[in-house]
Amino acid sequence: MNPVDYLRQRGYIHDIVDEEGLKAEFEKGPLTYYIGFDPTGPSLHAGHMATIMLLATLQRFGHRPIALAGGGTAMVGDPTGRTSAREIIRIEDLEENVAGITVQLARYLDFEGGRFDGNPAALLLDNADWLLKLEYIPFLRDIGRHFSVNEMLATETYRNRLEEGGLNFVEFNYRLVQGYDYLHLYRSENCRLQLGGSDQWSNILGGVDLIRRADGGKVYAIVSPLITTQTGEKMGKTGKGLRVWLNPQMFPPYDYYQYWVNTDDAMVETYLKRFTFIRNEEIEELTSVQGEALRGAKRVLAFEATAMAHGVEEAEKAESATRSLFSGGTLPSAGDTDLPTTQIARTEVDGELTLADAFVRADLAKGRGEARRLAQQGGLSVDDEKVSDVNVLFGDILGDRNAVLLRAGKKRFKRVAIV
RNA sequence: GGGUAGGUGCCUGAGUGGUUAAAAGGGCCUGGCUGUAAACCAGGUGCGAGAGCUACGGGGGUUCGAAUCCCUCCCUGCCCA
Repeated sequence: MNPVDYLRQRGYIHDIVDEEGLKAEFEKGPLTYYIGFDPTGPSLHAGHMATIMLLATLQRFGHRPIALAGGGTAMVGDPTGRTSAREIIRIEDLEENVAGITVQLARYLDFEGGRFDGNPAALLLDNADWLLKLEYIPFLRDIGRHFSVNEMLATETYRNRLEEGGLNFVEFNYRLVQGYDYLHLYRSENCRLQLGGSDQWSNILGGVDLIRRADGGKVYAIVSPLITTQTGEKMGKTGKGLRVWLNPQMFPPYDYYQYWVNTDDAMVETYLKRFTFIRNEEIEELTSVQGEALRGAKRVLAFEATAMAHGVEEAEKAESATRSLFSGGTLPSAGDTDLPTTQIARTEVDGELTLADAFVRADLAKGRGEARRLAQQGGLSVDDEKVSDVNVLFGDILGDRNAVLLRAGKKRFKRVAIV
């Protein structure tokens, strides 16, 4: 199957430059393609999964991915979809971020080569390596002259920024710099395809045009539909606005599983297609049901997504913890060590530690005030027993137990173990 | 460089000397209904057990009392150059 057809079936294609031409290129043999990553965070997050899947998918078809960390472009700042300028990020932070992201990408991409039947090895590059060396006047002369200010001002991104807010010159240059990346990769790696989210369409076309104008080269581009939640948010954040990080230290695998299992009904099929490698027929079968039965499909989605990000073992743990916590019948057991756990020292329990403190320590309340409020609203329980007063000593509640299950609201749990 | 309008809580945005921990909406949280979904309904939403403390760009001042008045610095939009 031609990769383009597969991507279409899976709903990855929103816009494409010369579909037939690209199909023909894929037939000829390994094609080098790239996607840029914005390394402004310390870890990749669920919002990045869309692009990661694109990279991973095409590599499984035997093509050669370049994951491009935007260490240089991050210093310029992409104005796309923003109404105000980005904060300037420190160079040291950027370097650290790039290093962390590299490790994560290795889970999805094969940097050695050959894992999928003779595929080429993936490449990770950082555009800071060439962008920082650019000289201003030669850049203006060789690259700048290919960009029309009129055209740029007409694009949605810049128009928006001109209308509401402001645009400084650094950001105005973002398109040139990103276009230059593509040109650089075209020249140095014979990279012929760039992918990204649909919000990047005009930026990516800037690169395609630049390559044609500067070198007379013919290159391609695909952007995939931006996935937004039911409420119009971009993916990759929890309701609270917390990032769904891929780093297990920053966002536990159990919570990662929960993030996916809580997918909106309407999005389950889209997610299965875009975020797993499950076969089409199987997806069809999973999503052919209505109502509550759809939860089965969500569990598959959550399992696959978690297994990909954190390994099968972690996915299994998350799944079994979920089962014991949500599947009514059996009472979740505080003895189940697979549950996310907070440890509290015996000596503290013997001291003045209150129940409110325990909830705070377990990260289930921001402060004692919040714990009290939650209790008043009937949202707190200890081993499935509602608590109304949190100003009592934790030790008294505990009795002779050395582990309890604290619960805040219906969905948030923490096992607390006394050590 | 000149002129002008601004900078308020997670966000939008009221408020121009005390009754303002700061209207309203959104978001978020809890409860209800459910299917750990969506929609809907109710309550909550700075910290603190409390006295109280901290908050309206930064700093300084006037006043019994300031987000509100004055000075100064920083930042942003718009117009002119």
